Amino acid sequence: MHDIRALRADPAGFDAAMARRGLPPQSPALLALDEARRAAVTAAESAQARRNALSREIGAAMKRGDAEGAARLKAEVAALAAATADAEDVALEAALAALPNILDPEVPEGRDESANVVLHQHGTPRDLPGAKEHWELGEAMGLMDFEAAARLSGSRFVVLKGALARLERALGQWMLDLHVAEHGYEEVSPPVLVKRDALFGTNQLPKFEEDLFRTTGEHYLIPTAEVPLTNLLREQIIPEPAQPIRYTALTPCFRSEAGAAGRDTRGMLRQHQFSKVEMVSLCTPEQSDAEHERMTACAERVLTELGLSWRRVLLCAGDTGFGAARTHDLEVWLPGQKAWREISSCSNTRAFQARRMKARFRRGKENLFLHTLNGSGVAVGRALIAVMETHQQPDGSIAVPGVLRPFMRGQERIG
RNA sequence: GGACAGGUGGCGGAGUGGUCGAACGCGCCGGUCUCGAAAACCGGAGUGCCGGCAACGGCACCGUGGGUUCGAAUCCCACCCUGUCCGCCA
Repeated sequence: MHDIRALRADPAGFDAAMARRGLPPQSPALLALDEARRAAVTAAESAQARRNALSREIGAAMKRGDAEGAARLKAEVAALAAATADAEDVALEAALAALPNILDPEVPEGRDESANVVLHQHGTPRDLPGAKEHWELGEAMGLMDFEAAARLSGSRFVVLKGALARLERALGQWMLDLHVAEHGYEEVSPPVLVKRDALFGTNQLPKFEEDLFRTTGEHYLIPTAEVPLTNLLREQIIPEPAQPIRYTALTPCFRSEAGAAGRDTRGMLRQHQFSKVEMVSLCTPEQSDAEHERMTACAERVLTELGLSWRRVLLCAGDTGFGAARTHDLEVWLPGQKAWREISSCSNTRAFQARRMKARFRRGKENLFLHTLNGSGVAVGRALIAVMETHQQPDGSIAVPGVLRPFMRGQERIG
């Protein structure tokens, strides 16, 4: 959500920012809506002021028993036309809420992922001769069952069993512990069903409704814990935080994958349900850039400690999500698939979401919008894939990374 | 799910149609007093929007949304939420 005052102050700058998103100039239409709205507000308020004044006079007249005067005043009020600015308010709000965030100056130009920039890399993309993909390994062990899942739930679901089920659990537990014990995040166990307002706050709604699962009632299943965690401070005014407020949660995530027909249909790379450890920070504008770097580093540490090869990618203008000013994707190398695949995405949305959800902090006499950041720390399902493919042995078994063994009762090998 | 009770400012709690944005108490901020503090006393203090360079003026907000009325925190309707009891249940 954009600040109409900022737009008023610099329409050309705003249009330039939207041009980077591939959009035509927006300010003429927005300024016209704003002008219409303000004119309507001014008219409605002065009419109301007149009405209020007359009503007070009626009260005074009746108090002194002047029924005639009161009647005359009532007639005067009745002649006033009703006026509101509701329609104009809604129109401007909707127009402002439909536009993507302004990009950070460092975000490279470009239409799609081919213009993304690799910032740095850890490890090498190993070419393991005869390496198998995760689903081959999992099915061979009898611990990863897509057919059973299809019978239960349809496509894009998986059933994990035995040591693989435990490995998934170990990954989630270990990541969560790491962020809580060593990265300063507060653990949260949030609802996974939320209302529309929360989804508007983190900008899944109204634009991306088709990506969500909806209940028969008024709830939606969260597509990421970013939604409940970020909305924890919605409609709040907190004292200025000295340090960023950091939340983390391990939750299932639900995505309809409506636009992904035919993509990644094999294996568990793209599922309707997956679990993910999410990190969310809320902080002052001055803190947010450093916090973005720090958050990304927290996710990178997860990958490094799992012994994975990864790289950090700065998304280009065309690939950066609607709500983000700047996004770092982390990609892991999958030796079986022989490809880099996204496993984490860390975004600074600056005040874009905070303005939508009215999350503020007090500085002196002013109430300012917080900055909000979110990042996967990391996607558990994809981490499972990466661990399987990276640590697969010639005999088809998988070596359990050392950091996970305490969560596996010491088990060193699966399969 | 059923029956009652209730949702008012940071908190507690008045207010049942006419200067009520809201008494009072607590807490909070500033000041006086004090070597300093406490106490006492004085003063201040909600959010958003519109107009204005500003001073300041105006509009809205008493769970949410409608309605009645010249006028609603107060009356009516619907919904949401909380508490208590009953039922059911991990």
